[in-house]
Amino acid sequence: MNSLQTVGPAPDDACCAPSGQPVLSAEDARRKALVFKALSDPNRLRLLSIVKSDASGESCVCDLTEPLDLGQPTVSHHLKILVDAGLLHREKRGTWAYYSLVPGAMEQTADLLASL
Amino acid sequence: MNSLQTVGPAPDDACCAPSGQPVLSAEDARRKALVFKALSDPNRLRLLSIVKSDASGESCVCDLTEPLDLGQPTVSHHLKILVDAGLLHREKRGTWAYYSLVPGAMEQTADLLASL
DNA sequence: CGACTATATCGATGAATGTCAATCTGTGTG
DNA sequence: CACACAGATTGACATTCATCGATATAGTCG
Repeated sequence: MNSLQTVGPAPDDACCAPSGQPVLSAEDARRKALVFKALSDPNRLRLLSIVKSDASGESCVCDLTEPLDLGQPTVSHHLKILVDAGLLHREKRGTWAYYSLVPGAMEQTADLLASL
Repeated sequence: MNSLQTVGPAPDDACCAPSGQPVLSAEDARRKALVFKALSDPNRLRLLSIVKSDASGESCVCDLTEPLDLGQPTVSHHLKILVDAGLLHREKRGTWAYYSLVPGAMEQTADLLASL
């Protein structure tokens, strides 16, 4: 049920200990690194860019496979990583799966840098 | 002499083509991914955190090895990656090497997300 | 000058990752 | 119901990466 959602909810301690700790704890570091790891692949950055720039705000896998010149399973794999990182939202309608940016996810990720 | 500086200068085309392209070009994606790749390791995030939180604004390798529980060569390796990404500045004084945050690098990295 | 210290570099190794081909699942259509 | 199609999953493979031990380099002190 619950995905990892490393960007979104931030279970219990992320809202109250932004700069109190002398340094980033190993646990916080591990969690934040997961988000940046999702962003550390050129093709995943391009996927986000395509989804973001789409007029309708969402894209199906078939629209994403061609411009990246990657196989369908590879694109599906990258999309899963972005969804698990809390950056993309997946909605299946009929035969197609539509992906859209999670509102605020980019801003929250940017805030991660400031709260190091 | 010239390091990669993926965050800082942005050679020639990064200042003029932020959102003109329909999607992120493969070259831009590759360059931006390098910065996020530098941030995708928990230990490197902790290194940045320690350097940032230090009162003097800079830390030597000997101060960074202990809290991370990593070997000295490993810490040196991570620091090199952060320097190459344009996030840290290295200054050698005597026997010691002092690392400090590159001013504005974090903000510029955060802007990378907005300009996807 | 020789010993010591701090840091960087090199080589090796095990783990993680990106990619693809093949297959499976579910949805619509004849 | 059989077929076609979109997308996800699996397994394999090559590459990259994080880590360590050993070594090299360079600055300091006796």
